[in-house]
Amino acid sequence: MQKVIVIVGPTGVGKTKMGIALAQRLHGEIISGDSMQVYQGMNIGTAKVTKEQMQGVKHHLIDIKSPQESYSVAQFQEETRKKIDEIASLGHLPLIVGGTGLYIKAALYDYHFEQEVVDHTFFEKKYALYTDEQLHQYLATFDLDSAKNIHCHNRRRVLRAIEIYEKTGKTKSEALEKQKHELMYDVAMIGLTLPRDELYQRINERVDQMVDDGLEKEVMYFIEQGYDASYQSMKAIGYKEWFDYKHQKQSLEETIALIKQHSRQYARRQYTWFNHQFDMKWYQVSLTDFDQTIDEVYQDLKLRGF
RNA sequence: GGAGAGGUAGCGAAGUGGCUAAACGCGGCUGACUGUAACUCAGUUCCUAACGGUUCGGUGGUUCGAAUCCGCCCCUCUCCA
Repeated sequence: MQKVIVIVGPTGVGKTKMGIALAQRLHGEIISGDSMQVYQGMNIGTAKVTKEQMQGVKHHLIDIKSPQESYSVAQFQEETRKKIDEIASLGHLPLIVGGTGLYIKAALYDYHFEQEVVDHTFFEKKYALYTDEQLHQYLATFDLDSAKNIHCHNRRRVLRAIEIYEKTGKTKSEALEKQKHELMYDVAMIGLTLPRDELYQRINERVDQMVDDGLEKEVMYFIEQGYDASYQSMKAIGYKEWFDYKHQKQSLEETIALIKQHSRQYARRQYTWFNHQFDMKWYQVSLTDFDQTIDEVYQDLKLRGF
């Protein structure tokens, strides 16, 4: 099986830095496992790697989409697998680095997505008059398992399950049953972590840094171009918070505080996902001596034959 | 100095005699997650493992019973001087 290194962790732990350091030592190339860094022009707010930071290490799946476009797990899965093959065929080692758990899991495991055009808005409109409970009951009539697994208030997921059935004729739970939940690669799953309070402090500082670096200007460009909060890209933390500021519903301080808060909450959710969805090894990051953390991870990888 | 308004859980805010350990929102914590995932959703949140204990600015009353009624005191805000 193809070897793949995967580096995950909450925002702000140092995944990017670790990825580059490992890629340099292992002759690797990096595939970004991030749902927002795919968007062109969204640089500061997504903490996208800069050319200088890359230090010559090749990066993939960054800046591949216009912020007008949508993006999905299925696309990520397809592109990532293709990239893994490409990188491997060059004799290089693929490293997936990012924080979007679902995307990374879908690429690594035997998830299967049908060739279909998804249109969420169509189904939202079609069932707009249904209450959450009615929708959920409707789902239960043909896919009881999914109905049991999805909370009735989680309208988005309920609608998607209905969409799957109405488009493919098969239920969501049937599709899931076909999978074996097996890894498709020889994966080294590396998790970077920090004590909660230290991580939160880093996140807060990083947001301040983003603002100093011109985050407001970056976002205002999009808003002035006519982007509104409904774009998938504009739902990113660090972007969505500026719409209320622009419309004078909140102050600059409030806006910045919100970005910090949302980032912290996101980090929390990331932990939940990684802890429960992946079988991974966590590495405590040393803030004073990151090189030591790099060495620790590197040595482990060596022992595992990477 | 005078006239009002108000002080409720981490914060905001309902409640105006028993059904109230106190609605709701936010935040915090925990969790779910297979085509929007930086999304969406759930649980929990005075102390206690529990029995139970202690709360609604403070204090003293009224009452079988008070966050809710009365007296005094402290503090905050608005207006007038």
